[in-house]
Amino acid sequence: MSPKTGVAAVARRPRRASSEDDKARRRESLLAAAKKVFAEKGFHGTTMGDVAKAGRSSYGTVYWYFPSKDALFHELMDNQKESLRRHILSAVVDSAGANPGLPDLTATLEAAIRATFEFFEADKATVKLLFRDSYAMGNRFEKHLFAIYEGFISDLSDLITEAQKRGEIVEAPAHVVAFSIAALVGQLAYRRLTTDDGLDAGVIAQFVVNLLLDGLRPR
Amino acid sequence: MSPKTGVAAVARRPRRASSEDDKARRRESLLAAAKKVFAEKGFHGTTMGDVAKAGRSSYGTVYWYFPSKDALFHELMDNQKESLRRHILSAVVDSAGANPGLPDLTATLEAAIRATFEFFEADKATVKLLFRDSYAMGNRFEKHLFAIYEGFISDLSDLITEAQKRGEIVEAPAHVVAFSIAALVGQLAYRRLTTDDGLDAGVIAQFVVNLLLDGLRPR
Amino acid sequence: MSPKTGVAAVARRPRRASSEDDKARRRESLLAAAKKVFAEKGFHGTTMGDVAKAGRSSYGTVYWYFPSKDALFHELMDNQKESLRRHILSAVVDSAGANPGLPDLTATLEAAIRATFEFFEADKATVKLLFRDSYAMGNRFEKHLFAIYEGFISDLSDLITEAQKRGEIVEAPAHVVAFSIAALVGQLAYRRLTTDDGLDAGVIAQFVVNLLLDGLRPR
Amino acid sequence: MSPKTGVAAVARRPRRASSEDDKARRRESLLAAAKKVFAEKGFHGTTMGDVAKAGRSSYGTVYWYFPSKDALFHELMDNQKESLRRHILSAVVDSAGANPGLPDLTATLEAAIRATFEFFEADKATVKLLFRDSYAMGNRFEKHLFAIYEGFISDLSDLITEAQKRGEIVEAPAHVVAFSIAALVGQLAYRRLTTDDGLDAGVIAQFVVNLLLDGLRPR
DNA sequence: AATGAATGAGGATTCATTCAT
DNA sequence: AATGAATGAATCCTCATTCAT
Repeated sequence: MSPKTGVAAVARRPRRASSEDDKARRRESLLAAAKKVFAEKGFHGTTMGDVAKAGRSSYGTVYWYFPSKDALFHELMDNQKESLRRHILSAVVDSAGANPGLPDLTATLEAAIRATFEFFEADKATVKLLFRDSYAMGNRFEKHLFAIYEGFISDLSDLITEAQKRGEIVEAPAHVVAFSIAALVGQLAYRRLTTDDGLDAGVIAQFVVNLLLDGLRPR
Repeated sequence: MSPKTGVAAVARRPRRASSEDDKARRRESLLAAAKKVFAEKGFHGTTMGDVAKAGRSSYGTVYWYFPSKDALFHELMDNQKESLRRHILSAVVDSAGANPGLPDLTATLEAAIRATFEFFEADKATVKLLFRDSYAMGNRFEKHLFAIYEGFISDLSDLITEAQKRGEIVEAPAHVVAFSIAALVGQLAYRRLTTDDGLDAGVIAQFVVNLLLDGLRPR
Repeated sequence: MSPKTGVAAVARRPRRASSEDDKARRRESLLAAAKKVFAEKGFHGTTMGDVAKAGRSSYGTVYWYFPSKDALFHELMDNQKESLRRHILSAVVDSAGANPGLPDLTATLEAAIRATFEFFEADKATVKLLFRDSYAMGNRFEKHLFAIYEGFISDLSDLITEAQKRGEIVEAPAHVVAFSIAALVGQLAYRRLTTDDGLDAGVIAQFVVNLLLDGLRPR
Repeated sequence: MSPKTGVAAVARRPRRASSEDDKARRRESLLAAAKKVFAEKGFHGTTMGDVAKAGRSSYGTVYWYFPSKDALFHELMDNQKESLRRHILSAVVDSAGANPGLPDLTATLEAAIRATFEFFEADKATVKLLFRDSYAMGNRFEKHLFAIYEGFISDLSDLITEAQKRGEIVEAPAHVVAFSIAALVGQLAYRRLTTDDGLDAGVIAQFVVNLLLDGLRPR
């Protein structure tokens, strides 16, 4: 199947490039397949055979691209986290672009929350992976998982600190504030995947923003 | 089977009772052992052999008391949930007893949150089990897990509705409010188990209460 | 529970007798229970726990009366074989009594076959045990099973030899003839347990007698 | 997957074929090994480890080719039945070829019976499997076993009906006749495996034919 | 690069039997 | 006599991983 004879060899260089593309494509496709089956059946419920089949390849091929099941999962988690982060950041930037001048805390928060909801809604598989299976990994992943979360919290922490400097947010350890926000939004968004309470994402987002900014006490 | 009345019964009852006690004790001890190893190595990382060893029994004995690994875990989860629930309720009741008159929302919330933190702190194994391994169980447990959570939320929901009637809490779907509170507190408390940020539980509890009641915006 | 004190002891002797009856009764009841469950679920599909439960006793009690599962099954088989043998013999004797004078081969055969059918029909459990589970026992029972069968064949063989002396049956090794008859009748009767072909037992019995005596060729 | 035509195909076909042959060969060899150990120790007395060892493979490999112990046994049974059927059919056809003109009932029967005896003699393992272990499987296999038997009986039934039309066999429900023949021959042939009565297969076959055609009554 | 056959350690569960009470 | 808790060897099956082709 691979071209080896005669004339074809001459054309190899350009081919090479495309073959590397092929390789990358194959890798992506395996990754996507893995994401799908992991999300469906959970990490422990998924066999490498499932991954191979979903990726229309064979055992060996999966191992050609990924050294182990753990590593495959690792990479998947990293991807998903990065993806979510980018999605949120871009939403925040857009919101800032729409409102020139000083960044508006309310608007920023709302944009971020909305983006999170969107992301969860758009790719339930992703989210289940990130939220459910990360825990499912057992101690062996704890450190890695922790790092991922901290990355998120750290992003957010910086924003919080900024806002605190501008006096828009109460004084409190920034990372606790950050974690609180992330936890609240994350859990609410996750909940929406398993429970349909008939509420519009926008309404919930609004509620969260209000809760975070002004609390539950009526004014 | 029913102890005959009269003198003989006097001698027999304690015998029976102690033997049944023995059985119950053994069961408890296995349960405790299981909790320990599950918490240590996670559900999937634990073998029934581990459980047996930790409970100083043999394979077969574990199966004499519990029909399967799943069932054992199930029961553990239910126990832990009940335990936490009781702990929180009793704290809330105590707080109400200390402040006669109308129940004070702030005090109640703070008491509940503090109780949660305490409970988590006092029995880290419990919490890891409840928070980490429940997810780890895969789809097979989803329904059961969901029921447990809903039980909690439902408790809380009633309180919320009451408070809303008294005008102490903003109008919003009670179960969303309830879930938000539970999620926030739960995640914060869980985080304390893996991350030591050097903050006192009381300080955090205070922060959460403030956040929940008045939000993050300074006033 | 066992009488031990004072007056009761005096009355022991007579009690003993009835207690031995009790014992025998209990044994019988366990045997009957075992027969039932073995027949239902097969030897390998039945646990000693099943036997105990069916006999309304406990593990230990079954072992008090029978040394092992194998032994229990052994005894059951012997019983059933004896039972069938007696049933057939008595039917043959009855038939002979009804027709005084020389024993009539046709009548005898028909009586025996009819008796076999009856027996099978009346106690399907028995038969399944004898026919199905005997095989199921594996090599370990081969010798015993063989002995049981031979007992049967040997009975029949004697009859055959007699009949041959009287010139009522062709010359052929008596035990082959005997085995042929036993096999044919046994298989046909067994088949009736699993397949309802809507045929009356009498009709089949008649058919078998005809086949055995005059063959399938029309005359 | 389909081999391209042309020169390349010439080189490729054998490669493929031999690899597929290898696979088939391995499968066959495992099947043969399984047949051997099952026949030796019975279904329940055989572990998958035994099968693996006999097939010079490892646990896992057995499961690569067969999904379960049950399935393996199933297949074995089917094979053996097919094999016996073919053997008998070919014998019958040969016999018909040797005697041109109308098929002779006597000759056909004798050929079939002889073939059965031969087959049993030639592959005792096969037969033990088919006759002993089929029963040993318990209820779970009843339906399948029944189907196998019915297949046989049905074949035979057609022949019987034909013979009846030609007036060569008495009027009686064909499937009862068929079953009777099959049972008689089967049991006799099986008996020869466990009991050596010093009789020649030919003699027995002759006896059975006579019995079936003309009965036991001397003429 | 890709395939898929092979491996074998590991795991949950069962069950005949024993034994202290 | 009876109970039923305890034992642990045995068994089927799974699955991550390796490796010859």
